[in-house]
Amino acid sequence: MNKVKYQTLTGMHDVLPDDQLYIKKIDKAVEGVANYYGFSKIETPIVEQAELFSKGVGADTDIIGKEMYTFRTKGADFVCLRPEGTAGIMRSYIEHGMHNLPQPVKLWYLGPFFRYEKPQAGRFRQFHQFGFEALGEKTPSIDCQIIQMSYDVLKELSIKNITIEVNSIGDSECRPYFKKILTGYLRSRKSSLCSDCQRRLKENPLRILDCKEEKCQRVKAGAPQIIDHLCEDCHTHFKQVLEFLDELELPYTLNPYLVRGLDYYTKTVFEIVEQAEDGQSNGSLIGGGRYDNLAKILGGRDTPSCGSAGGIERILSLMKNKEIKTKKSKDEPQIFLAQLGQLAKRKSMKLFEEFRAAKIPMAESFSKDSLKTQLRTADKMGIRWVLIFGQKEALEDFITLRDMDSGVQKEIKLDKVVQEMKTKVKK
RNA sequence: GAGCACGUAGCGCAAUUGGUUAGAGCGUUAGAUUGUGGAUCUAAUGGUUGCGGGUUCAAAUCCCGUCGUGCUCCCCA
Repeated sequence: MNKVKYQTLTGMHDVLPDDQLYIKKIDKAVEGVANYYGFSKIETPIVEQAELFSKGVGADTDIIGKEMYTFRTKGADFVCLRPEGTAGIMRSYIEHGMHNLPQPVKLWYLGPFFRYEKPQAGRFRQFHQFGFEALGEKTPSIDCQIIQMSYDVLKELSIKNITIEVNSIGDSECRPYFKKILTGYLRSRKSSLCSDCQRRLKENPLRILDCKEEKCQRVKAGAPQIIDHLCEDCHTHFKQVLEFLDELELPYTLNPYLVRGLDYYTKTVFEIVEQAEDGQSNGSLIGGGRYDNLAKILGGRDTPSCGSAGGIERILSLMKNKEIKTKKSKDEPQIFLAQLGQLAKRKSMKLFEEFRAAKIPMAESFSKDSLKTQLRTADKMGIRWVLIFGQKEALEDFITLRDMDSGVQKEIKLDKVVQEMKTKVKK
């Protein structure tokens, strides 16, 4: 055996057949919820202009310099592998003049995304997200619908102990004002902050609110909270969102420290987190919120929008940990076709195709010659009905059906076999 | 970008703490008289101990480097 020369790159991984059952289940849940709420699927390219993503981010984070997969093409375009879904969808909305459609335009997506990060729990360099986006609508009911849908997906997947954390981060009117108040407060207590937070004070003061350092926790307990400083518009918006959430009886908590780093985010932000048994949060599974400023940043007309995105790998690993069952699909064969001898093998391959035409799933092991092995294989697959097609059967145009549960066998005329098996499988 | 831990057959593990030829189990493949599964039994398959260097009479074991993995910090769209 040769040594394995090639392996997946850091942070990349193969999704092996066993995991596909989970993936499929998640995909189905997302698609089902999206369809019900009238969201249409959209696919945008994996490669986009780097600027599409960097423009709204602002300069003071690691995002642009370190965490995007950027490269120059042969034609000297500066491009990147998409790090998230929203910007591409907004680009598409603007590019295709979707403001001419009835608003909001409701879209959903699912696919791979790329961030050049050091892998750790629930963080990979290539990962998958799904998301819902409602573009061109500013009323709070849509915020709530997005939250409801996100919650529904997890519920559909039987994930327990989830709570929704919500907050409002204001808009371009009130947030700068709040930032000033907060920074003022924090600056007066600078010496009580950890060294990271002292740096954040300059670069991204809102982030101090979710610092885990104990000394910072104490400082932030007395800090001004944004919900007390929202402008009237943001305040009533948020109030209405909460009223909707109450009405829908969604399990939410207010988290005044929940923030978003980037400027285009406005008003509602939320994260759905799984509570571990010790009450600790296990990181967020789905996050989202309003991004009323993004369209303008990208050069489009004013398009208030709201959306959410969920991490498939995180949800998948949670489902595995909780041993959430995945159902065998209905296409799983219940019949196995075993063959013996050259003549029978040739005829079997033809018969197999007849079953396919009749849309009856069937398993086989044409590469094996021993009947014993084929029966063993059928058994391992948990298949009940085995059709045995040997020399004798091939010459006399019949087939032997074995019931693996009882061991009872009977002969069926070859031209009746598809019909007869159809009724067996139906039960 | 910083730190901690780990790396032995396909998989999950063992190797009396530096001592001979690195072991079972599961899996896979085949067989137990020629056309009948599950149980059992038998055999085969499978590793230059991630890679490279060093120390030593002797290295899976100690040291350095490197790659990879897990986790924490940074960052988090």
